[in-house]
Amino acid sequence: MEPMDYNPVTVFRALGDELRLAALLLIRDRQKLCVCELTEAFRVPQPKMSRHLATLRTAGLLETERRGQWVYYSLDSHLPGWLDHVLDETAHNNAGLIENPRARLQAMAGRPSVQCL
Amino acid sequence: MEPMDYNPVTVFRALGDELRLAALLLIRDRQKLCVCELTEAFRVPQPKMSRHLATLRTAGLLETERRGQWVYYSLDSHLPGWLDHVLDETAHNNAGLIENPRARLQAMAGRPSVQCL
DNA sequence: TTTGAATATGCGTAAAATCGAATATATTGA
DNA sequence: TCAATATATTCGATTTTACGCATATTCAAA
Repeated sequence: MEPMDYNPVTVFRALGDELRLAALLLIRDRQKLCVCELTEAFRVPQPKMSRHLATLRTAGLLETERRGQWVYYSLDSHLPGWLDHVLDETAHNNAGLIENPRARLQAMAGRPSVQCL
Repeated sequence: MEPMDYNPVTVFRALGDELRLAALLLIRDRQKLCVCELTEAFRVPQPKMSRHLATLRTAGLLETERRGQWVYYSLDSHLPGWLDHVLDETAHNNAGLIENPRARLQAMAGRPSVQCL
């Protein structure tokens, strides 16, 4: 949307937090997730999740799409290639970060994604 | 030296600072640099440079080698492949970060590297 | 138009990172 | 052994981040 500069410092600072990094990787793995799914997957208070997602979005890593009452987060579609590669490498070599949250997501009942997408 | 875990969060947090990221990329570009060269290249107080280098070393990104009164910093020789790729991508797409420091380094008189290496 | 669910934000506080200045440590050479 | 240079560390103050909690906002369904 707005002109994004992908300042590497801003990007790395955004990745330098366990919840933010894991959330980003889980979203990358699942393509699209709404806040309530992430809140449950990571067992954190909703405001906390929202705030960290905002940080990732502001850094240019995530974009959002509103569907009814839900807001879906996905990887920004204009990510420069080098950042895409960085996330690839990071994801492939740190799969453990999202193992548990991923399992909780699978086990989650009444997921909006299942119905809407 | 010590068993290093290369926790991606620790690594990204270390990269999430302009001086640290630029210093790391300059060291990567020049192979080996001592603290006084970096201090001059970035025009920062020596204690500040030392502290930031310590952060990078603690994160497992840099290793040190003492030569006489100088301490040389270089990329850690045991960097896992994925991190190597991450630094590659970052370096190639953010060359601007080290342009000026690199020029100042070239212009620096009496560099210990020139004599010792 | 009221209710409830999903999401975002404001605010005060706590924790963490950073800094400058001073000082400690290590090494060299006189 | 003493002086000088290079590097690391301590300390207190300041700034930045992150948090919990309350609340605002948005949308859907009744």
